[in-house]
Amino acid sequence: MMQEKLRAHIEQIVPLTDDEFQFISDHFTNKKYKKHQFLIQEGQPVKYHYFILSGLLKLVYTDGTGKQHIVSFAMENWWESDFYAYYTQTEATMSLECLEDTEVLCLTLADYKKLCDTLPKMQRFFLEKANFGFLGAQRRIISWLTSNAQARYEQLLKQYPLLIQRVPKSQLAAYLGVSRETLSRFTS
Amino acid sequence: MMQEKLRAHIEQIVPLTDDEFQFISDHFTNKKYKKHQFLIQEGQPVKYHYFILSGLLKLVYTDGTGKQHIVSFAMENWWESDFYAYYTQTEATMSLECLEDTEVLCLTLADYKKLCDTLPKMQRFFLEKANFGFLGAQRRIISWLTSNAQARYEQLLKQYPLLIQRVPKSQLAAYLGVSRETLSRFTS
DNA sequence: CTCTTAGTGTGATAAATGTCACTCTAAAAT
DNA sequence: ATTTTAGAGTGACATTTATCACACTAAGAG
Repeated sequence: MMQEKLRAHIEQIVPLTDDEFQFISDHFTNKKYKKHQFLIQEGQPVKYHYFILSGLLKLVYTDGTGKQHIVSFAMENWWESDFYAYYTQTEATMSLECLEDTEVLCLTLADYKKLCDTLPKMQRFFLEKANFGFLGAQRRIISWLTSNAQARYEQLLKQYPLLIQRVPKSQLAAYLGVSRETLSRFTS
Repeated sequence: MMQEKLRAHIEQIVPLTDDEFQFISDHFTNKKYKKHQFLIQEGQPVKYHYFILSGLLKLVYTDGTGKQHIVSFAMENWWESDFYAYYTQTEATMSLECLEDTEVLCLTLADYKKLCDTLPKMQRFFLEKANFGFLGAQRRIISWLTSNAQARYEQLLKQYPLLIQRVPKSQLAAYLGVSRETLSRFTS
């Protein structure tokens, strides 16, 4: 059963009884997408926070000149969304697109709140996720403050060696904030 | 009473009874620091998460060459710490230093956990803080991906006009990841 | 098989930013 | 009153990175 992946994921942080997990999993819906499909499109409402069962996504911000910047990648056992638009129920400013065929579990904001209010364990789980999400973002900011493009690339290779093999270098460049030509000239 | 500032801050997110607030405030201790003093020093354990009653702090990461990078500023009604070191009870990799005389309320990790476990309202409060903390960091990443140094400076001026007046430009440069000379040449 | 497309590499040049050296001003210290 | 120090501005030059143009390869579509 696909939902077991979610259970194992949550139980890395808080233990659950069978009843509790049944209650939790009743709030998720399952969806499948093909490579190049969009889960979220800029300008549209953001219905779900996504837990990724398999596959690979990119969260993209498109600037005024049409250039695409990758805010984050997301793969198995990661959560992803345009979280600001989701949390405030406003229109998406980013898009979420498949780099591979992807299967997800979907959670609406109403159900997110319901889970938090009903099960303190789930609120604890989401607090832990939010704290580590913040720390990951802070780590990326520090990488930017302290390192040039090549060093940031090397740090990325070291931190996510598996991810790198699944993502075209041009996309890594859009994540690192460097042109694909410059990235291509790094010997590493 | 100084603690009233904390109460008003928490009640922006969750309402509290007098008893609840009394219980909460019993877990904080009050401290005062002078300009140039350190609340956290690199290599030392991180005892507290700080709620700032008044004053101004900078969170600084010092790289291998001794160059100082400002990870964040923090002023009244903000929370600050070397959160990774605090949360994992490891040694600080950053330092937290006063840019002005500063008064804070201090919360140990044990008490943070106790508050979360005892009062779901407080867990809810910290979840909200963590989510918005993450979104703030993500916003800064997007600013970096999409904008050059001058545009990032202008965005900072627009987003935190009050902060800018209290911080020397050389420190803003260290926050923006640009040399003070380059920042000085921007006409804005 | 041929054609198209995505991904990549690379040279030439332009633009942005860093570094070093020096100056100036105003506030703080003595 | 003077000396010191922090903060800021600027010129000259070096370095990093972006941009544009083009070539090459491999995988997928017809």
